Amino acid sequence: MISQKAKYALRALVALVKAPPESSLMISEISRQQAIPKKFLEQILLELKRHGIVMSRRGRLGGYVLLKPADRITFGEVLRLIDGPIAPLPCLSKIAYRRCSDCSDEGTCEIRHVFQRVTFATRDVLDHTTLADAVKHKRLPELAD
Amino acid sequence: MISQKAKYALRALVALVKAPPESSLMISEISRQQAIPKKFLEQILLELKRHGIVMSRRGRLGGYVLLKPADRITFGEVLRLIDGPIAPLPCLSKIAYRRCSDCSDEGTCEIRHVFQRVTFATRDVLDHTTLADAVKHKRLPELAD
DNA sequence: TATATCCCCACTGGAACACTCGGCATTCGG
DNA sequence: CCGAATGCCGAGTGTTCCAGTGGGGATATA
Repeated sequence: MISQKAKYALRALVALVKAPPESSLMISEISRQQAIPKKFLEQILLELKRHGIVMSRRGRLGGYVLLKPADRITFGEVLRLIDGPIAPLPCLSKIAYRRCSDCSDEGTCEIRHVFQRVTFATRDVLDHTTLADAVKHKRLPELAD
Repeated sequence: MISQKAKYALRALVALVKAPPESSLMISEISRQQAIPKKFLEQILLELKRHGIVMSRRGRLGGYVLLKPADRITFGEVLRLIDGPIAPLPCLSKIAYRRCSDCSDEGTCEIRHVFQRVTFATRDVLDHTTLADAVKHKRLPELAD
């Protein structure tokens, strides 16, 4: 399960993508529109700003805009900076690798091997799906169910 | 990230699969062999027993054995009963569906749509990989990286 | 009967989650 | 230049979850 915070972050970003081009949205606007607690959203957007995904203007008529184009922001990127590693095991994480303390040899660890396949499959979706893809309802050829 | 508990459960089960056929392993044996805290392992195995995955014998020379054949126990099954739903959003879970309180329409939710693809990809691996597969080091044709 | 094993319940310390509060800094309209 | 509206920032809080630990009871074997 992804965190509520990550869900809020993605919804806020989707709202920004859908906004008329070059116009900005205020925290309170996004908060109302998406039913996200205002103060919580505030710190989420701040975090996205620190990571260079959005920018803001203060004061009257302030608000937020995307800093990077929507087709350059992936779900994986957002998820990693809000929730941390995507990999289901620390020994499979790109951004926060840590060997399992109790695992003697990663090469022969049966569990790791299985979850490695999970990780690849997950990354394949999250690192190649952008906000632009999401709002375009672009359906990639689905894998067999 | 899967929980430590789930990791322990899978390691314990792998140990049982690898044990000489029809022979049982004691908690203390698995605990030592796999470096799992004994009392914690105790309640994990108990949980696996309640769900019909292993069975036990008490008293001197007691221990645990697999109840179902190794090729009928999937990673998904074990993970769900220890960690709960696999899906990254409650509105995508098979075993614990709950609609997102703030989402007006699931059909048009951009976030849900993306994570649905993640869910399918994940389930595809976890629900079709068994303990037998894991110990056999059976390499299925890998998806492109 | 003594001992080794599994069974069961309760508890706990720490971390993470999902917020909330209060106040400061900046910008714009008038 | 003032005041109101906005974003910025640090701290705090209640709840839940995680990862165990402890103490005893039931059961089977030597």
